[in-house]
Amino acid sequence: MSLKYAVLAALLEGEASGYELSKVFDVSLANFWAATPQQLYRELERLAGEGLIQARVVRQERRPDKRMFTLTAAGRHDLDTFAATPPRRPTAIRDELLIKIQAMDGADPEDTRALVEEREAWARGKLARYLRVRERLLAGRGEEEYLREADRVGPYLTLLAGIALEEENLRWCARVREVLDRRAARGERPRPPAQDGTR
Amino acid sequence: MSLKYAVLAALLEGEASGYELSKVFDVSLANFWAATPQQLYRELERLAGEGLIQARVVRQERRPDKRMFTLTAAGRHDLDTFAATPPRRPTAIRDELLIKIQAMDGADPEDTRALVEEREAWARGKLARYLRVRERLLAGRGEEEYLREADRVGPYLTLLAGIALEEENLRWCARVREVLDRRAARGERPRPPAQDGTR
DNA sequence: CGCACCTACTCAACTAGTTGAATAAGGCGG
DNA sequence: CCGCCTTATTCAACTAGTTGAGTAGGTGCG
Repeated sequence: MSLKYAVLAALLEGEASGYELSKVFDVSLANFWAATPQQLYRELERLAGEGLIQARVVRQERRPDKRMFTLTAAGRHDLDTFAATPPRRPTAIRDELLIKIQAMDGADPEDTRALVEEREAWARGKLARYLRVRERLLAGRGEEEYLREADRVGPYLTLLAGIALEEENLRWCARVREVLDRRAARGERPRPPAQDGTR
Repeated sequence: MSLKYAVLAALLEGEASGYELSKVFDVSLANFWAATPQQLYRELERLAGEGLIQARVVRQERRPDKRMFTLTAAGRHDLDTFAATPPRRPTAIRDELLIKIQAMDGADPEDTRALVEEREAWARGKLARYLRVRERLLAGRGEEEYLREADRVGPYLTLLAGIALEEENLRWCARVREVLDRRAARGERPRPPAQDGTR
């Protein structure tokens, strides 16, 4: 049900093809609503059927044809109504890593550490991408200036949420590594190392 | 697939009924893996079939009977293996509010503000619950002491992630309200208020 | 020159998640 | 004492999300 509005909201940025949307849902939108390409193509079909978006086929020379989609007035109106009403379901997070951390005390700490480092690298990458998107949005203006004057601030505010999330993620990963280190130091020498030269 | 391990991980805390798990999944686990009671009952059935958990019926006097579930050795082993292998799918977040914020520029700012305040109240409630759970876990010990000495630190680390998430959420909500205020102040007087006393 | 990757989709089959209601007994408030 | 809440679960029907393969031409790399 909400994928529908995620798609409509994505089309606020302008005309896009299914393929382009699948890229957008991979970078910025994935931040708060994940969707696979299949889901998007299906949803676009549905929305076009409902008259909330309009399709036009663009013939291309050395590429397959593509269908570009635009919001209709009906679609924009539906989206505006959606934007003004309270969410009917709470935020859902599905994070496998946290299940693994919850159960980590039965696993090899070295394995756990590797998982955390992987997540850390991933978060760093995402954060870097978000920061680049932000620079592009600001286009040299200061944040306060932008927030006062820009036509649309929604996308910037969701971007801030994404940035904060990934920064928090990195801090948390660092903390977990610290704990892992400290416990490794404790556990790896059941007897303290010899101080008297006998070995 | 991962609900399976979320359930097994929840059973690390000890024997529980489906009903009890549905409560747990509402408070702490919901933080990183949401599940409805229906999903849990179905999953418990499946896991019992696979021999990863064991059921025992507890007859009760003034309540319906319940089935209490415990991890089997096979279940614990399966979970340990899971905990040591990298996640196969990335974290997915589904947050309707962020779609609404993304599209907020077409809606009444007063409506948007109400949504943000609702989220803020919810985050405050969740944070308070997390902090109480944390006090119970620490049981008077300091954090460092706990992290060095406790048998299991996984649940504490996921709790920290939840706490950080909700704190971040609150900061973000405050920021959004600020922006809303500033733009309302700008937009609500297309002409500046009279300074000359004529009114 | 062959292989992998990119654009741009579609189809089919499957698995996971959601919703609503039903059952059944006791407790609690007005 | 009526109706709603809580405990504790099951059933059935539905919607949403995932996976894998297929099509088809083009680009880039060694």
